[in-house]
Amino acid sequence: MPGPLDQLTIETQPSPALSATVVPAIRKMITTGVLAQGVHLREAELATALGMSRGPVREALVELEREGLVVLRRHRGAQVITLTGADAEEVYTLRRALERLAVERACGRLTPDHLAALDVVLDRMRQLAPDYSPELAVDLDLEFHDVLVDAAGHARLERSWQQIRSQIAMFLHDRHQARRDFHEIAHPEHLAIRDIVAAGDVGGAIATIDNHLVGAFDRLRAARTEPLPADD
Amino acid sequence: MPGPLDQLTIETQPSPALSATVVPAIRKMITTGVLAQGVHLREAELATALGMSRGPVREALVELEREGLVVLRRHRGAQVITLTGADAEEVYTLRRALERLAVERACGRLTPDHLAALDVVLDRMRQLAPDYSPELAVDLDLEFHDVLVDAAGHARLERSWQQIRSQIAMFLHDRHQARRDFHEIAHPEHLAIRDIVAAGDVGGAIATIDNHLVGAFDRLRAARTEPLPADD
DNA sequence: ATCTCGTAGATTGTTAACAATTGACTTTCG
DNA sequence: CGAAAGTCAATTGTTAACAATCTACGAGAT
Repeated sequence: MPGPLDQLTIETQPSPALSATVVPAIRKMITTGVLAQGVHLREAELATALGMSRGPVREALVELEREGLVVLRRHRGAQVITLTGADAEEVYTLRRALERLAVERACGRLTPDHLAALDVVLDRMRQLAPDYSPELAVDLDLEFHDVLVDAAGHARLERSWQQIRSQIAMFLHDRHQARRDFHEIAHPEHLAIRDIVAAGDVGGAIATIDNHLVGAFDRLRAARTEPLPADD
Repeated sequence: MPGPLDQLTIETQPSPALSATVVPAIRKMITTGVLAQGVHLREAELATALGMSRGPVREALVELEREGLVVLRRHRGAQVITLTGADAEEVYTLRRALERLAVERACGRLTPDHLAALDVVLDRMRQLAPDYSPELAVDLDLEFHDVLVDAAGHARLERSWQQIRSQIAMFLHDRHQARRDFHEIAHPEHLAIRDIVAAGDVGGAIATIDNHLVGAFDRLRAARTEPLPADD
């Protein structure tokens, strides 16, 4: 039963997060381009910079490899991934397969909380200033799809989604830096997805998300400049 | 250019595999039931048993968690996963989404080598003795689908497949131990998949793999006995 | 001058010891 | 006798040193 001490999470941090605290930090640096593609990451260097030992850094790099942000080669260390057009094609075909499943399930399981979360994101999209930062646009875009995946109630789908999510962030970052047409395209399309999922129309929802993702990939390809092969 | 020394891989082992050599070992013990569901795995115990330190064992457990074979809880160590009917539903809905994409792409990319590999597996299925071991049946079944995934030429799809492959093995193990109807059902269905993929009929291939997986899930559910909650 | 081979430096893979946290047992009080 | 708090052993998280491996640079031969 609820008591007066329920809000005392100040002192007892739920779990003094293991050194996977560094994963979000490095991830952000990669997805926002602070760490350029192809850059070589040295364990010792990162460890001293983050004020910890090589052990946790090592585990963090394994996690980042799982997300496809770095490649690990034996005795050669970690390197920030260099994404090509072929990679974009892979990510978006897999993304289509996963999100089709997501909305299919979300149609029958969407709770009021999920719907409210979608509306909050949509509202923040609507209020976005014309000269929005790419980072914010990427965050909002992904947050919307996060809610859809969460609404599917499918732990393994969620994990597969996490596996390409960061790479999608990298592509979107490039795309929104090249063209600021979030209001004209992304917002109305996301709104349409919300409406048809909320209506529970499974077939329509799948078709809508499919169309959204195909279009997203096309715009991506149009905005994309192939990165030069990194020398380090 | 090709030379006479190309086959000298005897001495120069491509890469003295890191201690992820233990991952297959532990994986096999879990999928075949040697390590029962719910069993608690202690790092130090495994390390001494395998003749190495805790470091590599720790990394191996992270990898096994990625495959969904164990659950890792902070300060509580690793535990062999306990698969329920809900888990089977998750695995098979995700599997459908992934394999639909796999055959869709495989239809246009199937090389003679892939086709030959499929035929080898199918032939071994055909020659399977009536009292085959569940382990062998599971291996053949998965190997067939491995080829399909490989033929798709999609690295990220491959990774997502690896993520549920071992769990599928656990389900199949139970199923083939309960009923030995590989010849009546699995072999002809796999043969049908091979034929329609080889014919390049995308729509038909998707429908066939879909039907195969829905049926597989139904048979799984019929054969499955819910495991009792493990006390350790 | 170019190619090959050997050496050196740097970097990762592995090990073993130390610190922090958890869960269970014992003890104590109502 | 039951419940709550304190203590302790077991286990994981982290650190730092050691060993194995790879890349790069430079000397020597062709």
